[in-house]
Amino acid sequence: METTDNKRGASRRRQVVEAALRCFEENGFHKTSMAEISEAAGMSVGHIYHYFPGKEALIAAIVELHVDQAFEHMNEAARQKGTLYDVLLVRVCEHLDKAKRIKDRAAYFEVLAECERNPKIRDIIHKADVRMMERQRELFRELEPTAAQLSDAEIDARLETFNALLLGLIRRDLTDDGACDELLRQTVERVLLYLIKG
Amino acid sequence: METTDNKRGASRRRQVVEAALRCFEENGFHKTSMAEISEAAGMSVGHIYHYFPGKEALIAAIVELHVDQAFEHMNEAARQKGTLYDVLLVRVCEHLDKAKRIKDRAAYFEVLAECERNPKIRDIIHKADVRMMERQRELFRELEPTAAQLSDAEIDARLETFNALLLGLIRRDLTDDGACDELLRQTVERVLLYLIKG
Amino acid sequence: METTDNKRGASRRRQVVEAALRCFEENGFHKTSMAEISEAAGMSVGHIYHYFPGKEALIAAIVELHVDQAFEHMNEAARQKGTLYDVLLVRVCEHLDKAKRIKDRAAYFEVLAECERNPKIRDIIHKADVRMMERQRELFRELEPTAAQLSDAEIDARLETFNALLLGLIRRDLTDDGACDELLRQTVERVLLYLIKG
Amino acid sequence: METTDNKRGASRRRQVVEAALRCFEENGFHKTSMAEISEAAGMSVGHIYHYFPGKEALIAAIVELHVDQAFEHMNEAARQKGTLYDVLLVRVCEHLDKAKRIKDRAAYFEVLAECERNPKIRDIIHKADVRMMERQRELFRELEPTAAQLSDAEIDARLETFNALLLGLIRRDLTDDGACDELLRQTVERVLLYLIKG
DNA sequence: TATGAATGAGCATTCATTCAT
DNA sequence: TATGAATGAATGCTCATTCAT
Repeated sequence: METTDNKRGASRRRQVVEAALRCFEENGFHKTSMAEISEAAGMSVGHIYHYFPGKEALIAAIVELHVDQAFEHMNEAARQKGTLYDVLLVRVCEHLDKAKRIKDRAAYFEVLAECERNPKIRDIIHKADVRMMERQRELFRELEPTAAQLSDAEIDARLETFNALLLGLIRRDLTDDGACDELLRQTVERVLLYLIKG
Repeated sequence: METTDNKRGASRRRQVVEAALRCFEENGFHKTSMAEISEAAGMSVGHIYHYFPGKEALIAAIVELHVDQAFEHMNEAARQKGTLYDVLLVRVCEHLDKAKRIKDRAAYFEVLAECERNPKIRDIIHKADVRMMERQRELFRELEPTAAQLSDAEIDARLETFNALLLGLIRRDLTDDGACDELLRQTVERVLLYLIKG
Repeated sequence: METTDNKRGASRRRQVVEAALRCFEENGFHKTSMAEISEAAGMSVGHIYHYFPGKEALIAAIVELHVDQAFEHMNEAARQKGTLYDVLLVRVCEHLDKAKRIKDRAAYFEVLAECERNPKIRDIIHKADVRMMERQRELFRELEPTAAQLSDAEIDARLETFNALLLGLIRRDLTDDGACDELLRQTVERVLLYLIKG
Repeated sequence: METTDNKRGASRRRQVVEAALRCFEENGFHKTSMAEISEAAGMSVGHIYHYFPGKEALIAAIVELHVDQAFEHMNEAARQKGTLYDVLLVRVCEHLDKAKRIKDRAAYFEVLAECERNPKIRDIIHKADVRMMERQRELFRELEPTAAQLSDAEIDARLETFNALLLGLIRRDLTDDGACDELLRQTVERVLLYLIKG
């Protein structure tokens, strides 16, 4: 009974989160009403409040979805057991791809904007940042032979620089020019190599 | 007298823009009402509409203020007639400073989020991007001796990488740890040098 | 229970329409605010929007109420199985009565004014006109023996003339003079007879 | 001096009234703002208030324009020294023409709607009605030989019927069908003759 | 668990009118 | 005579949230 209920509950929750995700991507947090989400989820407005205390909680759930995915993707890349460069390159590619989809860009910056105003979102993002940085540091030490000579602080500085670059790539002014794109990718890869090898 | 009137009008407009800026920084675009702006500007709600066709125009005015400032700051740095490194370093410092002020961070990402949903804002940002990139390319060729061997595309790729890094620095997870800050700054500076000199 | 809900919904809708009708009659479309209607309906402003997409829809609903009533009244008269003259005379009496009540006159002309500017209202009125004319033509052929010798176009011209006269009677300058009223009524009746019999 | 000023003033007043007329015809009373009128008149908003105490006064001025024109047109027709039928037929033609121009129809019904709510407008219309009826009665007695046997009340009843028919013709459902139009015109003319000759 | 009716504060915007110049 | 800056109440409409069923 309880198990069934929990399962059903979890599925219903997911249903709502996914509907919210779709709506938010389409129109942004602020222009999406609970009514729209309820329609997209095929669930009454009131019932959404059974699962989530409010709109903000929906935003939080989606932000967590995002950061969990990012973490998971990196871990997956790490599981392939390549070099550190290989692992981080996956993230570069992901970001360059995201930069091409307007919905992804919009969602990204909306989350960051929200994060600055909304303590709950900030908290989620902050924790995700810490977790991500720790995992990246681990990977640095595990996978990069030259890491032995580096302090944690030194590694962190390099990773922070890398992560900053990643984020910034999202908002690149998009050109359809493939050559230009390719050149940018090469430059970023060289910087990545430079950051890893010093 | 036309001059007087123009002056008065311009001053009133500035009054509104500045009030809006303060409100937006405090609470963000979406949570700032025209009533709040009118109060902050010491002007009736209706009269704001005498100078601006709507809230969106206020956002646009402020975004233009921001991008103009960024451009101007870079030009100022260029006027000091140092190396390209010196000029671009100024921007790094500015961004690392901005990263420390929550209002600046928030404003930054709110603008970027708005830019993805709102064509008018997108247009402003896009034009500013083009202008900025062109000026940076000029400076690269003017100030950097090694530029002679580089194609425009190559220079653009490096500058785009630099600009991406800059933007990403804004959202760095802030630590009060000065040492950490210093290390990051050094790392970024080394990347900057690497991007300039290849 | 669907039936219950539908009933409740329909009843709430009626409640709003009736409140709107009262307000509009009292002050006209343009000087009636949604807040007033909401108060008159004993329902929150927001909830009115649950049932009607906007103020215009309220106007439309009321216009439809009016035209349906007019059609129904004529049909009722027709059911009494008198002559065509009897049936149309009922409409004359109704209009002369309406002409005496300021609210009815005002509502009448407000609808017609709205109809010229507002395509949705125009559409309703136009459809009602067509329906009414067709029904009148039917009745003409059914009830009036001399109709056999007349073309549809001829009948339509007479009915249009009759309907124009009807409408015009609404705005007669009202005198309390019963004699005058009686004389007018007789004159109109003679014209009606002339229109029917040629 | 004074004459000049008066002339100038009258011309300015006319300028405003004409601008208002254009705006009202285009968008109706309620959707025309003083700002629009001021622009159309090439005069500042504030200055309009120098000549007219408010928007309502502009409406009144325009209503007076309309009723004066109608009266003048009828007098003009009377000056041609034809039969009563000829004189009144001119009005029929005018109304059938008006019925074809949406702006005229709209203006007509807007005035009538306003008339029911607004005592000042009502007063203007009422006085115009009285004046018109008296003039028509005069013409009836002057031009129609058979009038001698009729009481004033009888004549009034016929004229009122005629005027009602006229008004009603304005809102006829417009068809582009010329034949239909022609048939209607004939029917109305027959009714007119019937009303004159009894 | 599920519905959707109901609330009412909040919002951007409009506009007739006033008034200092 | 002429301007247009300035007001601020009013309007139609939205929406997160609650609650009776």
